[in-house]
Amino acid sequence: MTRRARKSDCPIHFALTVFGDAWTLLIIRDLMFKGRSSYTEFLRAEEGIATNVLADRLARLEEDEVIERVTPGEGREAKRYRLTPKGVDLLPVMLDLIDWSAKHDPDTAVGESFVRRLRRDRAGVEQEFRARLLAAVSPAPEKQPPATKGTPRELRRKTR
Amino acid sequence: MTRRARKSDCPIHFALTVFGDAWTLLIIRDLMFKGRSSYTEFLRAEEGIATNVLADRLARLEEDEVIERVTPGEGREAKRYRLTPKGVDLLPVMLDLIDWSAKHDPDTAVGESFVRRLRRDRAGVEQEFRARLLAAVSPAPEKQPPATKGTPRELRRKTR
DNA sequence: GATCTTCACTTGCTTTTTGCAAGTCTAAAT
DNA sequence: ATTTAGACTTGCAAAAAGCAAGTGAAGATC
Repeated sequence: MTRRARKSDCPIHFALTVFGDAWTLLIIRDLMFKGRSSYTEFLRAEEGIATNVLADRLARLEEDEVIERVTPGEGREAKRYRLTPKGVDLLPVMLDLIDWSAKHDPDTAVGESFVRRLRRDRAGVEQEFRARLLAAVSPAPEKQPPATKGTPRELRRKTR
Repeated sequence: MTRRARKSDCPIHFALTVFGDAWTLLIIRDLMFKGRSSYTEFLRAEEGIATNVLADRLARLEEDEVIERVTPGEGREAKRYRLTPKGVDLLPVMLDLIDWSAKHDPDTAVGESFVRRLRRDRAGVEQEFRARLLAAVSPAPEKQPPATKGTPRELRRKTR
């Protein structure tokens, strides 16, 4: 359907115009759980996305404001992407997908203990990830955001 | 990536091999929320899936045991599909997608009140849908107009 | 009982999107 | 000055999607 065309006002359909393909959610996964955040790191993922497709998906995700480019410090390092709050809001979806696959795919590699914790204390797991992810989002460089409470300092790391 | 190829043991990737495309989740949506369950009903959905793609997705979903064909009663009616328990287990994902789109897409048509209830009493909403969907999983279908049954009108109403 | 519909697909062909290899461009390291 | 690394782009073949038309079987209609 020229995949990105909006054809109805259905929320499911809207979501699919943003990430209804085989690759987009893998990039989000990498950003969310795998600590990958640069072009070459995404390329290194096991599934082997093609370079042109990766460039295309990154551009779309940025356009859709699910991810954003981190303006690199003056020291020469790789360009990095990060999730926006809109991107972080996909966390529940991702956790549900993990839960679903853990239940229905015998070959899925998710630790027993993680799945158990996810099912027992979903809100807690979600909150933990969310805190970590949001800590990395747009730390407005001039002002100090007051939300420091309960956030371990290790969250400061923006690279790897 | 020849979309269905399994390239890693990642749960997100597994989920994408099942429904990582622009159409599959729309079929699941139709079954889950719209009361559509036959080939022509799926075709009538606003997004306008192509006939060959629909046939292909139905076959895959059946193969993946997300949906199943309802053996038709002796009376001549249209063939119907229904969600398997594995398919019903996608309900949390779907609700999260609705929530996400309601939050981030101004044009998404989900009723205010439904979204509010979804956020306030997620477990209740989920349980309600799950019960309805699972009730439809086993029993032989009576002759019944399927489109009328059990779609909360909130899902149809537009917000804004 | 021959024709008309409806339903659920298939087939064939065009267009779009992927997949893959190679190349470009920039900046820093050697 | 030459390599190297990162982030892409380009070109082309292959796969998938889109579209129109056709098929076959069952039931309804004339």
